[in-house]
Amino acid sequence: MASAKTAPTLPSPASGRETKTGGLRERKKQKTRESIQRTALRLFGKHGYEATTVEQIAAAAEISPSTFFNYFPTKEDVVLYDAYDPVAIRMFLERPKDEPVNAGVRQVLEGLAATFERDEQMILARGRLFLEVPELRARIWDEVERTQVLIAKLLAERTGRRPDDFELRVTARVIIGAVFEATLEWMRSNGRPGLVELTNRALDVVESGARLSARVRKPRSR
Amino acid sequence: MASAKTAPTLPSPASGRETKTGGLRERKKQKTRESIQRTALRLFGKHGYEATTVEQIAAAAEISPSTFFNYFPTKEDVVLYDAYDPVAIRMFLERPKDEPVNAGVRQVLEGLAATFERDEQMILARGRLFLEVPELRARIWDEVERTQVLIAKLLAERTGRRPDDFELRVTARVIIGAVFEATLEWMRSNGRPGLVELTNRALDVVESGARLSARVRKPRSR
DNA sequence: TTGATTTTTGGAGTCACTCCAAGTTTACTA
DNA sequence: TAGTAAACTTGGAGTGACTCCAAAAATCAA
Repeated sequence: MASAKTAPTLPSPASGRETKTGGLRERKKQKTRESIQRTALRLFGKHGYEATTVEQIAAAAEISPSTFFNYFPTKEDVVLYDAYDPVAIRMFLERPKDEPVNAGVRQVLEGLAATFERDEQMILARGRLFLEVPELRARIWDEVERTQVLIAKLLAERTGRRPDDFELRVTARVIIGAVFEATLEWMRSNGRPGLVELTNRALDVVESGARLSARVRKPRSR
Repeated sequence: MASAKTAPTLPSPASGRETKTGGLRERKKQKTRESIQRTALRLFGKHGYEATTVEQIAAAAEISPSTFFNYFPTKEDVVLYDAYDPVAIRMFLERPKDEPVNAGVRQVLEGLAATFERDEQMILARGRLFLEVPELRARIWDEVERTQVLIAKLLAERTGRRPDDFELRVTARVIIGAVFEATLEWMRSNGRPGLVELTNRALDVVESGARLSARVRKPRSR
């Protein structure tokens, strides 16, 4: 997940001088950004999100408050910023054109989970922050919305419908809904049933027309 | 839709003296609240949400800024507050226990649309505000979440599963997803295809397992 | 009327965030 | 290698939402 108003966040190739991806400036900025985020997350973990002021973060990261806002448009964005975001998007767009979208989603999640692994704990911790802090929770909306647009685009490609077709949008919404609920469950249960398994189960529900059968004792632990 | 932290918003029967629903005090409070909301919405419509300060609203409503915050915990809540909310919830909970949840949703929406009618324009206007102002859009999340819990409760009753059953929650999420997308479309297209029709079409998609068929020319206008 | 209970209000303060001008650093060019 | 333009950092002076609190005003019950 990344910010909504990311204007100053990403390298802007539209500037005067050509912005080299590997340029000293860019690398330094990236390092600064990550340093700020690390510092902030550390403080949030220690004192709580609300209790930590931007001023404190800036001080701990050894920059001025002004600079903080140069890197992140809002305090929320420090948490929102996610390096995995572009990775997931790329994976998703690169799926074979003749593969059903649902299947694609399953594959991407699988690939993503593998990539995660190392950072799993950090990701779960961040996730918990999201669920706990109302201010952050609110931001999820726009994130989900963005993912829906992505899925809608793929669906449009594969069905030949227009991306703003109502039935298509509903389909996209239903799919992210399922994926999202899986992610939620994953975070709530602290990563115990793997993200891949949960996503697959969620998509199974969708594909069965959300016709929930009665009286199935919940498999308590496995 | 109503506020998340509605503490001071609803009559609190847990107070010292018994809170009579028809008491002068209560009626007066209700009137004040509605007056504030009307004033605020008028100003938002005229000058925009961001450009309107709480101070201005208070002045126009002839109360002090302090009092504003007595009635609405945040500026956002003035928009969020919705008198129809409890109505919809009651309708939903009073559906026959042997009716499938999806069918119930269709019925409720039908009933609700009839109730709306008179205020349709006002509701659409408020809806547009929601879609336009990021701050408000963010709040939708918690609203949807609440509705999901409601649906999950009904599903649990009807299937005998536990309300925190994963498959059940996914089902609930998928259903509100569809309903929500219908509402969205309704607002975007300014109420033209009726809310009932859109909801029905959305639920059809869900029940068909979100298996979108290819190449259907979108019925442009009808 | 009196006393208890609410409600309203003003004031002082915190914090996120904006705007801007001045100073500093970096990267390219001559 | 010096010079310069662009990019970056910083401080300062706001603005506006929101909190806390104590005093004043309105309401109600007896």
